[in-house]
Amino acid sequence: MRKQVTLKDIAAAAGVHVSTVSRALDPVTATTLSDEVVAQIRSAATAMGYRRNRIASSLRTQQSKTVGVVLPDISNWIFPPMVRGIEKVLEEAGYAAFFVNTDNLVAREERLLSALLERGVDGILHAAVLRDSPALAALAAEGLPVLTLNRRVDPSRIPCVINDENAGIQMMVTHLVEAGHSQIAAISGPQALSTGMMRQQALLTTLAGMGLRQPACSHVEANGFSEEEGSRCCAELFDRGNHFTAILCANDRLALGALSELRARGLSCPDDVSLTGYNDMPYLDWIAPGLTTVRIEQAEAGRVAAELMLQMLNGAEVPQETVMPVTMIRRGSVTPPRRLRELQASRNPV
Amino acid sequence: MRKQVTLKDIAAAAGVHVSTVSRALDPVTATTLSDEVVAQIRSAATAMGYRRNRIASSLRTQQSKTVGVVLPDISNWIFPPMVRGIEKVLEEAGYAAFFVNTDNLVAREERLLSALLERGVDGILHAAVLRDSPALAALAAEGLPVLTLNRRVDPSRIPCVINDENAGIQMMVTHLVEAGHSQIAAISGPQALSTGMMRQQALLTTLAGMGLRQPACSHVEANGFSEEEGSRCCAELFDRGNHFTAILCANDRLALGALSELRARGLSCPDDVSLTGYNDMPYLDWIAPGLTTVRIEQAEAGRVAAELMLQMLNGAEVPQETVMPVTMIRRGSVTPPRRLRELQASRNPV
DNA sequence: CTGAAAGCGCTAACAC
DNA sequence: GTGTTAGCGCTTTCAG
Repeated sequence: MRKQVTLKDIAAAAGVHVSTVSRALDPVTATTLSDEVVAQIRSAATAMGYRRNRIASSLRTQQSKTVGVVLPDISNWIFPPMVRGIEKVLEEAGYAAFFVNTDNLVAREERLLSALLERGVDGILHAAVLRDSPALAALAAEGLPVLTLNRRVDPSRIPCVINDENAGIQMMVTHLVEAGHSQIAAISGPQALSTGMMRQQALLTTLAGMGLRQPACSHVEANGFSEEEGSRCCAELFDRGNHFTAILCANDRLALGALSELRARGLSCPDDVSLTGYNDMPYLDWIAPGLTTVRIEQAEAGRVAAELMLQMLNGAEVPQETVMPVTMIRRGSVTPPRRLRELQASRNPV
Repeated sequence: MRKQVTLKDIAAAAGVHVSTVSRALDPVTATTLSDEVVAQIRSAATAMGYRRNRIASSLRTQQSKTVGVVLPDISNWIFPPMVRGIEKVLEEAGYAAFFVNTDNLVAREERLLSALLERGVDGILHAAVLRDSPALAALAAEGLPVLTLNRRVDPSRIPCVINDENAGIQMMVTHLVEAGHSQIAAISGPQALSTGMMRQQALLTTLAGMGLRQPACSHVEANGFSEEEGSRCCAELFDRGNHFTAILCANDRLALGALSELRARGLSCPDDVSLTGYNDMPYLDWIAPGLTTVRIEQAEAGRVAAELMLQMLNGAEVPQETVMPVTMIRRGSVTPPRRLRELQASRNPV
């Protein structure tokens, strides 16, 4: 910070009291002043290059017009569009945002939350929350506006904006089953995250509803939503020696990891194994064979979450849970299983 | 903000004066106090759940321990790793960062800069700067620590961390020429950005140095670094009817756009046209045929820039220009031109 | 070694 | 309609 023009300077220049200047500069209190004075003060202010000191005003009003946005990792591609959605809405409402990345590390998250609170954020938009987050729940209970995005604290009364995990998984499973797969392996996400948990539950429910069941040995739980974990889990599925014709992956990055493991084993997707993802990261359509996946509305979810946050900041009640719709994106990574294709081919010779 | 424990509360509890508490909580001033008092105050503070109010301290000390980071668009993939690099370094030094996206819009940038300054940022790390940025130059001249990243203001005395554009382009051109290309078209970036400008100049210099020259009609300037512009420019190159066997693109997104235009025209990369990119966005190796490109050290550049910013915040001088090294990434998008391949094939029949 | 007092720039009761 | 006054929570001189 450098020396700035203050209200006092303007007051001196305009020959009025600081409080008058303060009033003149705020559109709502300006109405109580005479129009000439307001006009004169405002022109003096712009002429002198006045810039309001929000730190001082924050101290006085006890609100910073700032929100903290907590992410797991901005370099994970579903977040940049979400961040843009959030930023756009907040900025238009006069709020600025601190963005921090937790890397899903509890200790790091605590430090970052603390840094945000010291800086007096008016609310926290949390997209990196673990299902079990007592610290965040405590803040919310104290009355700080808190809203989770993409994930949720479970159970709690913290409002959340999440995606329709049930519908998404159901689409993928149905698509696989309709293609003729009955032996479907799964790489599920970390169960400490609501997304990992909900998708896994949705898988079991959907399979059961279709009269299928997934043998325990055809299911591996990843320790994180990364390509490396996708590869590792895929390898483990093979090493267990169980037979399957498709792998349902809890997100796109796990699917990409699985894809590279398939290649490493000289297998082809979709010829040997079909694969599905989740999230529809950008550029996925460029990758051969094109990953069949579930599209979530990242930017829109960000906008909705930010709007709900604004309502909370204005003291309004917001719905406990907002579920964003998802859509299915069919690409090349799912075909009928090999035996079925051979059967079809023998019936309809080219 | 909600009611918080203040220094006054701790002072009352510990039976000392607020100023003593303030001193006890700051590691450096604590040395002037007796050890017992410090210990007692500190334990009282943690017991009461004290959290320092940085807004109040900012007002008093005139520094917010906050920096503003200005990006063109976080959803452009070279930025997330850079942001992580920046955040990591700043956070370790006790700084928090406001991140904003300008979309390369001057009006938007002005609003955002203003929002940052009102919030009393101690410095600005700018990765979205136009070559001509008088407003930013003015801030720097006033003494605000300003540093540009990836791009630079031209000419100015604002320190910058940029990539070695000359070396990068030279690598790409040399690679194409060595593969046998002599008719090289180019899609250059916006000349209002230092990256666009420097890469274009490097192209001309390199070609001239190799005794080649680029006909004016084989060069199209994109209005932005996007896939759409890449497609449009590629189409324009064809529509002009000039012959070429390779296109050098000023960044990866332009190259991807060109690639899809090639496909739309029933042409193949690299069989019909070789393509090069710049930046090495993540996941580029997943895309067939694999884009040959220049890797820039995104995260490292972010770290370096943040460290320089910290030095500036401490009042130290920093180098006017820091150039990060680049490396060449060879993938499948460059092969010898068709005629040369056919010639080679006829000499060495399989 | 610790206390007293002033003030960062702003806003909001309360006067007149 | 406008001025007066107090104070947000903290740091930092200056006393003692």
